[in-house]
Amino acid sequence: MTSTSDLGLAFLPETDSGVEMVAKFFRALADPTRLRLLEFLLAEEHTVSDCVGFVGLSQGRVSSHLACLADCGYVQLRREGRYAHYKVVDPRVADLVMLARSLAADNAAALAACVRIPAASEQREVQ
Amino acid sequence: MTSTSDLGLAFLPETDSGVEMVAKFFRALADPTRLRLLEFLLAEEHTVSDCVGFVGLSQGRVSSHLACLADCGYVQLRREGRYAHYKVVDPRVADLVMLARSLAADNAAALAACVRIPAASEQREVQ
DNA sequence: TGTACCTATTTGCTTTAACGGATATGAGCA
DNA sequence: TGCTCATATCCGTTAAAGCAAATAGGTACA
Repeated sequence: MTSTSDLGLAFLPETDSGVEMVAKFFRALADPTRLRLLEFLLAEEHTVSDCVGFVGLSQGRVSSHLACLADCGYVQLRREGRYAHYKVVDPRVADLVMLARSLAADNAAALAACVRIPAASEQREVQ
Repeated sequence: MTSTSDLGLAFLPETDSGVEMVAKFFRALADPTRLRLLEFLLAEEHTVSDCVGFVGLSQGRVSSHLACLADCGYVQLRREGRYAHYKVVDPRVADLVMLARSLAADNAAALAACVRIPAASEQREVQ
């Protein structure tokens, strides 16, 4: 709801056709860990434990990331006993990732040089 | 470079086909302001001042956002005297945004309910 | 019923990055 | 040359969201 009409800001629709929502949608892929997980699940179905082994982060964090991807509609959850299996079902997801990869690849140089959004690159300092 | 081979973390490629880069690429679209700007520039070319008027944020912030979009390859800059004109040139950008919009729309409900990534929604508190 | 296992959630901490405001750079015009 | 306007960059503050560790919730199997 985020009431903007209270102020003189009515000319800022705040939700011009759902920009906030789409940004949130993109944000799910803006994290290297979630993107790695998503690509892992593009190929085939995996359990949470599989994913933990794959990305090497804490189980709780991975579970949370997977839930986020599921909430956003990127992956689907299938429960089987005490296991939770995740995988990508919508083929458009692969298209989206592929398209982004293609665009990013064509701008690799400038992208790598962009300092305005350090964005989870230099943070992995081993010190 | 982010040397990971120093540790026993060699099994985490850190750059398995550029995940970090693609995540950074997506991060540019993960912000409502930049996404709004990008869609503004999809239609036609605009100066920084135009963009400031459009999004209603400080001039410095908008300039920074535009530079970021340019660095990431989403928009292209054309200088004309003291003016800076930005616009989208690569048609794949529109495809990417369209595809994301389509996917997000089909999951609007779950997406809106996703609390794991508050993601720039409720932040616009008016004081 | 109790125990081991898998997954989800909570808590506290730390880093990232968006913001406004101030300031610097540089083009055009008087 | 000096002034104005358009854009870019710097800085301090604040909120968002990453992480590990601890814990809670359920399922299966003895």
